[in-house]
Amino acid sequence: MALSERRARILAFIIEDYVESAQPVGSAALVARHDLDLSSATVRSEMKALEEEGLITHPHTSAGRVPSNLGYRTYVGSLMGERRLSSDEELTILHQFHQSAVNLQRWLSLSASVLANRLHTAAIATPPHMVEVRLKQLQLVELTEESALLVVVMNDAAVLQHTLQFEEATTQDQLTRLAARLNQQLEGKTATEIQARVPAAASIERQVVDQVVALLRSEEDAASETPVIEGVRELLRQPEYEGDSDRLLDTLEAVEGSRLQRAIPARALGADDLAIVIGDENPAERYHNMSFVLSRYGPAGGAGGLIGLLGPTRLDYPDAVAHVRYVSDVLTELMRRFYGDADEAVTPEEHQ
Amino acid sequence: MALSERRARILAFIIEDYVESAQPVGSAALVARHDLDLSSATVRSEMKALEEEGLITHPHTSAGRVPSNLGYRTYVGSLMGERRLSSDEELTILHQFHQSAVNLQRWLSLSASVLANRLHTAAIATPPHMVEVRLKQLQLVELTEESALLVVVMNDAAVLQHTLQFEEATTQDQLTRLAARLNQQLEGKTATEIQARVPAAASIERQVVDQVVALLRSEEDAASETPVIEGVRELLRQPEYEGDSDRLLDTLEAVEGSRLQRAIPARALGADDLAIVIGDENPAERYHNMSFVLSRYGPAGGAGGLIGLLGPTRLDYPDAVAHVRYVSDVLTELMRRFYGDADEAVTPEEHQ
DNA sequence: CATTAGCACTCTTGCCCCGAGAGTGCTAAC
DNA sequence: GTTAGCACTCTCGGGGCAAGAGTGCTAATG
Repeated sequence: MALSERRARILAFIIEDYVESAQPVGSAALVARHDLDLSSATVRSEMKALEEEGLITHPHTSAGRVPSNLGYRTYVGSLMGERRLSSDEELTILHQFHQSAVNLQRWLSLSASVLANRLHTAAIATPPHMVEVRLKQLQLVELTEESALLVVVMNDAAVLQHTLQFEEATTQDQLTRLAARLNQQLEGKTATEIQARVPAAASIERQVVDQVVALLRSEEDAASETPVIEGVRELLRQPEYEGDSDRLLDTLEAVEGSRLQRAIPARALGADDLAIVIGDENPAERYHNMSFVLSRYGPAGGAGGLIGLLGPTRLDYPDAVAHVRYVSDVLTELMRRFYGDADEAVTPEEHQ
Repeated sequence: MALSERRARILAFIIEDYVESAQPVGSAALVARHDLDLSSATVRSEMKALEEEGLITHPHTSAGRVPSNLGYRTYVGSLMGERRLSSDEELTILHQFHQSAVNLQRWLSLSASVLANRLHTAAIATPPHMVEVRLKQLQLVELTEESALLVVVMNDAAVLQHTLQFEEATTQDQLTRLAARLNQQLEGKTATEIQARVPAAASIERQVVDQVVALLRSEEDAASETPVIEGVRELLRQPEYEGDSDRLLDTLEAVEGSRLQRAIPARALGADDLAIVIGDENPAERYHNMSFVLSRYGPAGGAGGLIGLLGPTRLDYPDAVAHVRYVSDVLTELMRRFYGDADEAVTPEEHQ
C-alpha cells in the first residue's frame, strides 16, 4: 500500500483530471496536460499497477482510467493538498451573509445556496439542535370562543404553535391569566419535568400542558427536523446524470428532504468536525454513488447542526472541504455573535 | 366553429385516447377502440377537417393525431362530461384527512399529496391569505441581555417571528411590560394604521413597532407566501419527459416553489371558483407546455387560497376537475369547522 | 533495469443504409 | 356521403462499417 511518490502523483493527476472533465483519462492525455517527463508507456504501466491496487478502474478495455472509491479515499486521506479560500473568495461569501437578515433560518438556506452555487452541486443544512430543550415561554391567543392558538417559545428560540379546541367557552382574559400562571410554573423545564405534573382532571389547563409537552418533544426529536436543501438542479445537471433520466429521478427522490433526514451520515463526524463520506462508505445504499462533505457548525458545547455538500463521488474534494469549512465557521461565528454564547445556549429562529 | 356532433365525438375520442396512451392516435386504432360504425377512411376525412379547424395536429405525416391547445380548450369547454367522484373515492380521500392532525399546514400538504397521487402529476396549494391583516397579539422573549425574540400573531392566526438586537440591555420584565402596553395600543390594527404612530425617537419601543409593521407587511404580501408543492416526481415521470433530460430539468426548475409563486395564474379564477389554464393560455411562457387546474378554497368571504393540479397539457381534465373540486370543498369545510366562520375570519396555523 | 517506441488489439461511437411498420391522403367505386 | 384500395411518407430499430481512443505487450535502448 505504500505508494511510490511517482505513483501517488499520477493517481492525484488522474483524479484531478477526471474531476474536471468527467471523462476517463488516458495515459497520453495525462502526460500532455501535466508536462510529465515520462512517456505515455511508462504512465500506462504505473496505471496498471494502480489498477491492481484497486485505486482506479477501467470502464472497458479501450477507455481511460477512472478513480475508484478507494482511489478517492486515499486521495482525500493523504494526497490532496490543503486548499484555503483566497481572501477574495472569503469576502464574496461574507458579503452575502452581511446582506442577509439576522435570522438563523435564512442563514442556513444562504449557507446551502452559497455552497451549492460555488461547487455546482447540492448542499444541505440541518437546523441546529439542542441536547436539552426547555420551555421558555408560552402564549395563548383566542381564535374563536372555543378554540385558541398555543404558541410556545423554547430555549433554543424555536417557536412552535398548535391550535386547541376546547369543550367550554373561554375569553382572552382567562387565557392570558392561565398563560401567566403556567409560565411561572413551567419556565425552564423540559418535557419530562413538565409531564410529571400534568393535572389529572380534564380541563383546559390539562389540554394546554399536554400540548406543551408534545411540542417540546417534537422539538427534541431530531428526526422531525427537515434539512434545508439547495442546488438540487446543480447536482442533476452534472454529467453523471446526462441522458440517464432514471438515475436522475432516483437521485431526485433520494434527495428530497424527508428521505434525506435520516440518511445524512452524521455519525461519520468523529472527533473532527469535518467528515468526508465517499460512495459506499455511506450506510444507505441509495447514496452509494454520491459523496458527502459535512461539517458541524455551532458554538462548541452549544446548539449545533450540520452543513455540507452532497455531490457525485467525482467531487472537487479540496475545494469542497475548503468551502464547507469556511461557511461552517462563518455560521458558527454569526450564531455566537447574535444568539449569545455557549452557556446562554440560545439558537434558532423562525424554525419550522 | 359549430362542430357537427360526429366531429365533436371524434375529437373527444382522440383526446381521451391520447390522454391515456400519450401516443398519437391513428384513424384505424380509433375505430377499433370505440367500435365506431364508420370506416377508418371516414374518420380520416373528419380528422382532416378537425385539423383544418386547428383542433388537432400532426407530429409528422405518417403519425396519428395529437390534440392542440385549442382542441383541449374546446374539449374542456363543452365536450367533456361532468365527472363526479364515486362515494368510494370520496371516502378514501376523507379518510386521509381524518387521520391528519388538526393543522392547516398539514391539510395543505395533504391536499396536494392526495391530488398528486391520484392524478399522477404535481399539485400545489398556496397558504390562505387574508385581504386585511391585523395584529392580534405580540410577545417579546429575552434571548440575551441585548437581544430578544419578537413573536407576532395575526388575525389570520399566522405567527411570524424576528430577532431584535438592542443597543441597551433589558430584562424580561421590562420586555413583558412593553409587550403588554403595545398590545393594548395596537391590537386589531393594520400595518398602515400602526405605521401612523411609530414613536419618532430611536428606542427599543421604536424598534419593536417597526418590526411589527414589517412583519404585518410581509404577511400582507401574497408574493411572500411559498406554495406547497407535491408530486414533482410524479409529474416528471410522465412520458412527455422520458429521455428528455433537458426538458425535465427545465420543468423541475419551473416548478420550484420560489419560481412558481408568481406564476400561478390566479387571475384566471373569475367569478367561478375553478380555473383551467391550458398551455399557452398561461401568461408565463415557461409554462406553455403545462396545464393548471385550480380552485379557490376557504369559506366565502373569509381567508382563502388556491389549490390545484399542475401537469402536462395531456391531462385527464374530467378527473382533474372532479378531484380538485372535491378536495377544495373538503378543505373549505375543515376550515369552517375548525377555525370558525367567515366573519370571525381566522385561519392558518404553523404557517411559516 | 527502468524507460520507451512501436504495434496489434479491443472497444466505443457515430454514421449510413435499409426494411418494417404505421398512418395518411387521394381516387374511384358503391 | 361512405368506403375500399393503394401509393406515398415518415419514423424507428438494427446491422454494418470506419474512425478514434486507449490499452498491453514486446523488443530495443541508455
